[in-house]
Formats: sequence, structure tokens, C-alpha cells
Amino acid sequence: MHRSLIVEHTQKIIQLSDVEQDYFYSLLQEKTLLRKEFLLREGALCEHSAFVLSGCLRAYSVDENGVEHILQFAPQNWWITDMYSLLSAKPALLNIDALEDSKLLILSKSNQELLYEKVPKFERYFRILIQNSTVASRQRVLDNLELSAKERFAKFCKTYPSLINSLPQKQIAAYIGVTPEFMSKMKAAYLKGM
Amino acid sequence: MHRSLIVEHTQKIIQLSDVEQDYFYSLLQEKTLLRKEFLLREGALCEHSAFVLSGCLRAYSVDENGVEHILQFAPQNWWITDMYSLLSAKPALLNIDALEDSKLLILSKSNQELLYEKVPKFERYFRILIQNSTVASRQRVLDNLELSAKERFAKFCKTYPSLINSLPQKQIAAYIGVTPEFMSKMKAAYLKGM
DNA sequence: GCCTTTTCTTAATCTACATTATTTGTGGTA
DNA sequence: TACCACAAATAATGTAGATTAAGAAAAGGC
Repeated sequence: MHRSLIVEHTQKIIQLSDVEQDYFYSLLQEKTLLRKEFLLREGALCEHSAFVLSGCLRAYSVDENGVEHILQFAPQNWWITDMYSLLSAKPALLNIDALEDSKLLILSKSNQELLYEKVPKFERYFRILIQNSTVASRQRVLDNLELSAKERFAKFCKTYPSLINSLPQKQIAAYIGVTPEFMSKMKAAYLKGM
Repeated sequence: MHRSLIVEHTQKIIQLSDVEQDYFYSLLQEKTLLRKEFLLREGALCEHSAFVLSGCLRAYSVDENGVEHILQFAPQNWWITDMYSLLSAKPALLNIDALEDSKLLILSKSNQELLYEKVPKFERYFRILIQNSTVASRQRVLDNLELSAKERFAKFCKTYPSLINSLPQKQIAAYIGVTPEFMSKMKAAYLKGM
């Protein structure tokens, strides 16, 4: 069942034979992460990517005042990693931890390279995922430049309707770039306007 | 000479035979863009990527108040496109124009697909470029969340020292996300502190 | 089912940066 | 040589969102 989730995900992008599917799956390692447990800590070397089978993770950094800023949420069917550390082999700038108990499939960097070598189609699979990720993060840069906090909040609600109800409000505040206090204020104003 | 610039660029990432180089180059089309001329306008379909041989381009969007926000500068040896429009075949959200007279090599979407098919190594080439672009834009999201305008300015100076002197100050302001007036103020304070 | 910890709300005050307006400098061109 | 469009500097005023502080509500752990 775990297997079918990730296989379905790849099949949306590339066509794999049964043998290729088996080989891919053999390179993955199951892992359970409890709420608040870390997959990666700032300063460590990131040597894996993780595919989320259930639960939800987040990637974030902590600024000099101890405030957390969230780069990415990873609910079911999302990949998450510190791509900077993974590619450059330098210490991670990000923390990755679980917002709730989660099940993962781990792909190590070396297995990923093996995969590219043995099944070159995966170059395409990951290229397309990364393309989508680039489009999204570039759009987010623009959103931060041109939208007000209220507009970013409204856009988040529209883009990730399922996350709005499943995540603590303060986590969403740390994603859209406002304090929890201001987030609460915005939400109150938003509800009043309905 | 134009040819050697882009060939050198690919050779840093993948190894190509002479035949493959020739084939790649045959899919490219030279183009000159004068200062202020557009490569792409918001609302149009983006069907190309461009490699900059000389000069400098920028990708930006215009908000509801008519203010420009710059997503990317593309000086020599950079690729630029509206990846969202290119991939989704939906109208572009970005404008791309030249900040100075520029020479480009254009790769059409259909030629890029042909290239992937004929020389699969290019899957790797573009995957790696896009990975780097993702890392950079994700880091920029974090910078916008956790750094003050002054810190973003200082970081820009460190990251793109050559652009600081070649670009108008107001373009840099539109990139780091402040008004030209505040940019001027910051610069004065920055110079006083030296 | 209780206790602890975390999350959310409200409100007063504060500040980084925007807005508006005016002035000065500068390369292109007629 | 003067003109014009555009880039940059300076300064007064305005505001979105931060900070601080406190109490209320909800959720997790045992």
C-alpha cells in the first residue's frame, strides 16, 4: 500500500515497467517520524530526500532572534529535502521535522545517483518535479514582493485549502511571513468580512 | 565565438561529442535585443528559453499599482524564460526585457523537446541548471522572510558584485523589494559606515 | 480526567519602510 | 548649447505589520 502511493506518483510523470518499479522501490527505505522529531538539523549534512506517505513535515530556518521561518510544508505525496545541502555536500541551512506523526520513504543521495544511472527515465521524473518546485518558489518570491500580508493569506487559503484546517495557525503565519499575533488579527478581520 | 560561449557552458556540466555540440547549436537561433525591447510580455505565450551571450535581461511582473518587481536578472551566460508559461502553455505572468543592448541564443520549446529525445544527456544538463535555480529561489524566499532590507541589500552586493556597478540602482531596489527612495537612503547609510 | 504545554486572542505601543513632493545630477540628441 | 527624459538624493509624513504583555482556550501527555 505504501508502495502503490509512490508508484502512482511516478506513473503520473513517467512510464515504468514492473521491473523498473521494483528496482526503484528497492532503493527506498521506510521510516517513521514522530511529531516534533527531526529528519534533518541545520548544520548536518543532508544525504537523503524523503517522500511523505502520511502525516506532514516542514522545512524551516531559525533566524538570529530564534524566530522560525517555514520554507515548505510536505503533506502526503510530497518530496522534501534540503536541496542545497544535498547537492553541494555542505552543512544544511534548513531544519526538517514532523508536524505530526508521519511515515516516509527515504531515498539516499547515492541511491538516487544509482537510479539515474540504471533508469535514466528518472532524470526526467525528478527534472519535472524540480521544474514545478522552481515555478512555485519563484512565484512565491514575487508574491512576497508584491502582495500584502492579507493577500498572501488569502492566496495560501486558495492554494492549500486542506492545510488551512490541518495545521496550527502559527505554522501558517511562519510560512506567509507574519507574526502569529498579526495572523490572528487578519483571520478575525477575514471572518468578519463574510 | 558565440558558439564557444554556450558550448563551454554545457561542458561544465555534461560531456558532449562534436556531433552532439553541432546538433545542439543547430537548434539555437541568434537574436539581438535592443535596450528596453521585450523578449516576452505578460499575457503572451512563452515558447522559448534564451541564453544571454552579451548584455543583460530581466524578468519582472507589474503589480496592480504599476510597480515593477524583478524576479531575475540575466547577465552573460545566464538562461532566462518564464518557466511557468513554458511548461503549462498558459499566458505568461512575467515580462522579460533588455536592460541594455543584448545578444541571445534562443531555444524553442519544441527544439528543447527534440533535444531531450535525441541527446538525453540534456535532461541532466537542464535538470542541474534548474536544481541550482531552485536552490537560489528557495534561499531568496527565506531571505525575504528573515532579513531586513539592509541585510538583503548587503547580501545582494556580496552575491552579485558585478551587477551592483552595472545596473541602475532602481532596478536593484525592484529586485530586493524596496522603493528607490529607501534604496538611496540605505546606500547613503551603508557608505557612511565605511 | 487532570495537568502541562502549546496555541490563540486582544490591545497598546512602536518602527521599518512606503508615500509624496521637491531638487539635483546626467547621458542622449537635435 | 540647450533641452529633455531619466536616475538619484533628501526630507516630511503616513501606515502595515512588529513588539510586548496578558489572559483564554485548546490540545497533548500520562
